[in-house]
Amino acid sequence: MPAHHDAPAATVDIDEVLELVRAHGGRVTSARRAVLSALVSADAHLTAEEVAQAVHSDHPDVHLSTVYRTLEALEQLGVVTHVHLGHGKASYHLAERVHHHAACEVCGHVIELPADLLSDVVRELKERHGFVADVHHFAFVGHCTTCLPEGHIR
Amino acid sequence: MPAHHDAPAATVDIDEVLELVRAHGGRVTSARRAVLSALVSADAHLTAEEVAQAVHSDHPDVHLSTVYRTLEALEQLGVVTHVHLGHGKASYHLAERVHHHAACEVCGHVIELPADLLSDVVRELKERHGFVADVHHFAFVGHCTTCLPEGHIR
DNA sequence: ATCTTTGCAAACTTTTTGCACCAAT
DNA sequence: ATTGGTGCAAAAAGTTTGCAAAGAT
Repeated sequence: MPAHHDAPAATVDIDEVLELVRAHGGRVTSARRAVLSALVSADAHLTAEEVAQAVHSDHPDVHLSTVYRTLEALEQLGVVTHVHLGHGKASYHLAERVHHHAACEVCGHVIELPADLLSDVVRELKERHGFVADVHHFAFVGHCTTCLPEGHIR
Repeated sequence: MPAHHDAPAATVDIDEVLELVRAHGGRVTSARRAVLSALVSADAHLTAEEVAQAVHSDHPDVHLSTVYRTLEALEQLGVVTHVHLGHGKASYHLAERVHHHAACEVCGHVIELPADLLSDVVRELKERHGFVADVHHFAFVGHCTTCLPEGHIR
């Protein structure tokens, strides 16, 4: 497992994924291509709305609901995942870039953490309780260094 | 049902809390008393709606929005906390009973886990990133023994 | 020709809010 | 008499859905 931050520069080949879509009886549309390419070229996480915005620069007519549907389709194919960084909107990213997230409740800043951060806990949950946890689905929430909770001693 | 269950039998004195409410300039109403007693006598976690239902047996006119406002007030006083067991509604419980939760995405079953389960990770987040995490705010989601994800080998 | 996707509008779910009235101090 | 709480209805916020038209195969 990689240490901290070697973002495995997009090994996702868009056409390959679209072929996968086709293989599953889906159709390759410009909306899908655009959503996919928005995710591939994004360095960070994008909300559905942000994906829509990115898509709009080239394809102004792609509706937000189409983005949602496309993201869901790609998620079913295992290409995309979403995380909840807090209470609001979900964030989407390529599934190959799994990692943990720590999101500051105040400023919204997101720290990315190694994917295996909870492997001990995951093992314990499985062994002791038979529970198979998807530990990447929710971020750690809290306060980053600059937004320390009140009353907290630096 | 749960495995290790050292539920520290309700040490919360309702009148004491109500006194605290008053001390903070709040008023003691029957709605507040009822919400509080619903939480104290609940062995499990309750959604706002479930709290409302419990309250309704004695006070049918307490509105759901009042329940929300009361829960928020009690949360501010540090008496109550809420957790997100998954995508839907939040669950509320007494703050003195902090613990972790593992919630099955399929059947909804919730396992309670020791509060210190992530203390190592919390320490690491703080030391390495200055991030103060509130690790109890989101549950672990996944699949319990009887609802194993498809394709999973037992 | 067929079957999937899309745009749009409308529904949905959970929680919050504005406001006039009511109640606790 | 104050101030804060409550019921109600309506708004928010994020996501989903029904449907007829458009598009991919």
